[in-house]
Amino acid sequence: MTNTTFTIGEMCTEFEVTPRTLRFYEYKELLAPIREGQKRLFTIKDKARLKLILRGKRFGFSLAEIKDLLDLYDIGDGQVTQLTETLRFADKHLAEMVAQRDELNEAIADLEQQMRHGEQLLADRTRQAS
Amino acid sequence: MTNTTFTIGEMCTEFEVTPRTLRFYEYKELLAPIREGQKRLFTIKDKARLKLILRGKRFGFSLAEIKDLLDLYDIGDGQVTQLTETLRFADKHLAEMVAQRDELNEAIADLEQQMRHGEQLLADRTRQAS
DNA sequence: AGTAACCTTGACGTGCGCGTCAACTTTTTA
DNA sequence: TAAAAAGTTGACGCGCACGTCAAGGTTACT
Repeated sequence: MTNTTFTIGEMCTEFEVTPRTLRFYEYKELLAPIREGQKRLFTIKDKARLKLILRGKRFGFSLAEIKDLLDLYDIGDGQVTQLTETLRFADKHLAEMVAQRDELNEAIADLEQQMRHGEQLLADRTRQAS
Repeated sequence: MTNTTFTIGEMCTEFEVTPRTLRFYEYKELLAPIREGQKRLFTIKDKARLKLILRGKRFGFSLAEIKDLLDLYDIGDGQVTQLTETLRFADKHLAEMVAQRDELNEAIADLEQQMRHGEQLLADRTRQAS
């Protein structure tokens, strides 16, 4: 039978985080692993959530923001009103991400241009030094 | 004659930061405003640098990383070896930014899909409630 | 000349995101 | 069965990026 739960150590090696980090995320209510006695058992859902957490971090979001966002991927059991509210929030967040991507594209273009300028300078100097 | 230098207050209102922040950036050597007696005078170059700093922050870079990056936009006075090294660093950083953009695009696609799912659920429930 | 507005340098405080012990229980391996 | 490995809960520590006073100096009006 295929492994359906994972220990904290397995999670740590897979995602390259420390146990402290996972316990901290649980304390902050971003993760909620099952308890078997004292031990934490992480499911495939926890993996998905952790993946989203780490991704959010790379984008510069705070854990508090990420906590809110995680609900967006857990739709299905709320009331209609709740669901509508969630979708509204998701849409707002989506707009932010699109804006960030656009700004990132600008930054990339800027840096590329700057590099072309640098390369030109380098070419000039190399020619002059010959 | 058009204003060529700016006070700390002018900078703060324009970029929506506090004086403390600007002094902190100077202490960390990300900015280097001119001194007229005790007072700081910021030039148009400082504005450009600050713009880059704030942009870097939005992308989740640390001030230390940003400090290194700022040099990329100040090319022109180094040795050939220095310039080559700078370009190498710029290229590495450019790759990171491209990677981040690609991942951001993935995240956007994921969230959009999730939202479509949510909207489908909402439609079903609304239909059922009628 | 007075007083408000704006500037300065310390220096301590704060929230976030964990790191790093200590002390202990449980599980696995030799 | 003894020892090593892996897990647990505190609790204090730390680096980052500033916030927030305090105490005082300059400049700008009135």
